[in-house]
Amino acid sequence: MAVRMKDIAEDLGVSLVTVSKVLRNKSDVGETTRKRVLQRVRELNYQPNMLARGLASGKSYTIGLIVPDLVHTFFAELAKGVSAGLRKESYQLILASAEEEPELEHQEIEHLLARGVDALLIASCQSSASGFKSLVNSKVPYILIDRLLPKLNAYFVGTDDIAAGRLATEHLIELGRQRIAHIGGKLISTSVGRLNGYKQALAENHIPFRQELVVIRSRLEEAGVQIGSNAMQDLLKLKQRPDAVFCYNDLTAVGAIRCLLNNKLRVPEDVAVIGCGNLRLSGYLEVPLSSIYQSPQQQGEEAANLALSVLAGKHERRAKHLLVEPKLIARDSTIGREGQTA
Amino acid sequence: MAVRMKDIAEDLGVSLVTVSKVLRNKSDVGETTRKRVLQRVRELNYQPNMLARGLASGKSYTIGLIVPDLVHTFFAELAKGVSAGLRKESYQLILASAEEEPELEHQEIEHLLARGVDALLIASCQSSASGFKSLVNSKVPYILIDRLLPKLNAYFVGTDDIAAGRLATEHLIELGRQRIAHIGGKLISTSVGRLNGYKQALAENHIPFRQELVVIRSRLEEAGVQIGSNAMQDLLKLKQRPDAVFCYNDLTAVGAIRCLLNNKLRVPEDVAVIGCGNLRLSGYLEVPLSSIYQSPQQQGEEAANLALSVLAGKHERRAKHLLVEPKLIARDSTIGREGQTA
DNA sequence: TTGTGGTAAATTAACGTTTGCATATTGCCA
DNA sequence: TGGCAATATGCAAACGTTAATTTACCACAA
Repeated sequence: MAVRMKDIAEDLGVSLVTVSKVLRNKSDVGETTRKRVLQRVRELNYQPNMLARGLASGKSYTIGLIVPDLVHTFFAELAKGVSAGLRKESYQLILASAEEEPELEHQEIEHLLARGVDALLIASCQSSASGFKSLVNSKVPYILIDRLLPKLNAYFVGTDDIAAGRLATEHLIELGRQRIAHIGGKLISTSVGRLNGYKQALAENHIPFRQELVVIRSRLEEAGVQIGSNAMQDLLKLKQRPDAVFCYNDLTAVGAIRCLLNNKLRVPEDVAVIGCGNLRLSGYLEVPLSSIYQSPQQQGEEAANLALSVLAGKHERRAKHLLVEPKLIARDSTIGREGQTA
Repeated sequence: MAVRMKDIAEDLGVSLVTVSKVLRNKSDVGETTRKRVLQRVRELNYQPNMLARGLASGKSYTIGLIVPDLVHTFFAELAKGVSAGLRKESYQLILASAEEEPELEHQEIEHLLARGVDALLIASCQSSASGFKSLVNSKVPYILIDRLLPKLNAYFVGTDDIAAGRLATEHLIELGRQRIAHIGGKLISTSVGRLNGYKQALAENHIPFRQELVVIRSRLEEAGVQIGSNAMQDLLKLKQRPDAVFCYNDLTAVGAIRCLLNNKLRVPEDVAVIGCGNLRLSGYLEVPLSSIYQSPQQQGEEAANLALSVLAGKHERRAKHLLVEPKLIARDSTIGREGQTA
């Protein structure tokens, strides 16, 4: 049906191999033949059959990406960045969503390997490295994204979560807050990092760390608003309530703010709130939300570039971990209406 | 490197073809051989090489999806739905983003065809059907999503945009509004549909259509907030200002509300505002936003199912157009604080 | 005995590329 | 004139599957 190298070869009276060589820019083809071939290729709008090419060459010009859930804009933007990064080198993206289920993630890894991806990018929802066994054996290079698995000596691209935690907490400290709470997540590296950043910032500013000001919850990605609200409610039960909260993500922060307002507390006058992730609408909320921006799209592009350079055999030159610096976005929920711009 | 059918065949002393037949559930294999093969397949965790399978069979068990931009949560959720729909039949998803550029979309179509996708789902950013030439010639089945191209007699899955426009407008009418404005988009079918729904609702309720109350802008997807705000500003210059606005999408509505509040107008008392798309945070905005929910994830699944059933040769049984019914989500921005429920 | 039919398996040829090696064809120098 | 690079081209085998055809075997009826 589609036009093949063979057709072009026959049209031109040359061998199929010659056509193949022209298309792959091999040097041992005469200038005139090369031009004739390219001419005909253009005329027929020939596109090489990637399945055949992949089978013969062992390279599929395909990269797999597994994300926990596309509904989180972070991962959607990440995927966009990856796609953009790959396009420059005419690689293509096979996308799989693990729906936050480790078992599904494991299956998708197998499927993508069977599909012959040249490299695999994974924002893993696993907490252990057990699901990675066949991946490690396969010798297919892989890069972890956003979430680090400590047991795995893998390439990694992600936010500097410790910096994110520090940035948020220092911001609150600079505003004069002293009883700073944290609503955080469980297990995964991003939660741990942000919590550690929070602790570091407190320590450096000689503010005692108080266990009771830290509330750890799970499922903050899916049901953040509801859980954030509940967690805030718990914090308000303390004898002495916090005067600021650093929330694991923006959804959690939205829930926290809603809870505070329901309790007739003012944000930020009574309690300042900062989130993380900087959702697209965070600036237009009931109380415009301060947040930490993680440049997800840039992360995606960096991951794609890293993968491509590993494939090109340049991996020694690149560091195994690539941390993207988070940025503070201050809005009403911490600095109040005066400081606002747009 | 990876284990092949040949290895299994040699291990067991049977022919490679027998193994192949077992794996594809062909009937002409003895019960005992079948069991031995399956046993060994499990032991070695064999995964068929999909490139080879695709080359030999002409089917790649792969579906392409092209979206205009993953940053719009609509398309991200759509992609999630497609992915879920395909997983059930162990098809995989090759995702491409056209970045709202028709030329890029055209290239991606070519690439995906070269990749041997069995079917193609496209939420097109083209306004004409010219970029579809090679797709149509290729005989690869394709399904348009969300945006219909009138010239193309194609399968289509999308929102019933006329219904969406009616739903929004009727809601405003029921609330007693009489001067209902519309901030709409250009060219693409969704804009046209929503505008027509708006007109229909007005007509059926004997409210005269006034050209000056309709403002058409482009780029509402990318820069919706800014443009929505400007458009609203224009509407406020009318001698008699509108008492309600139906906006093309939620971003536009956010911009419109911001503009109204800046002008010391109350929402919804002075002007009621409704959007379309129901973003995840729309309920937590400055003024919780009424919107039309389009079930993007369901649309994705429907599209995947349609594609699979076309591939299975059941296309005669299915209608070519599958419209998903939009749902009204009423919040403060139209019904005010009284009607609110979290 | 022969033929007929059915089941279970193997043989062979594709699919459209790439890859390593072999073969022509040139130009140049001795 | 022969020989030897260097350049240009072609041949044949691979890659791991599927698909079409063939063979082998056995049971059973005529």
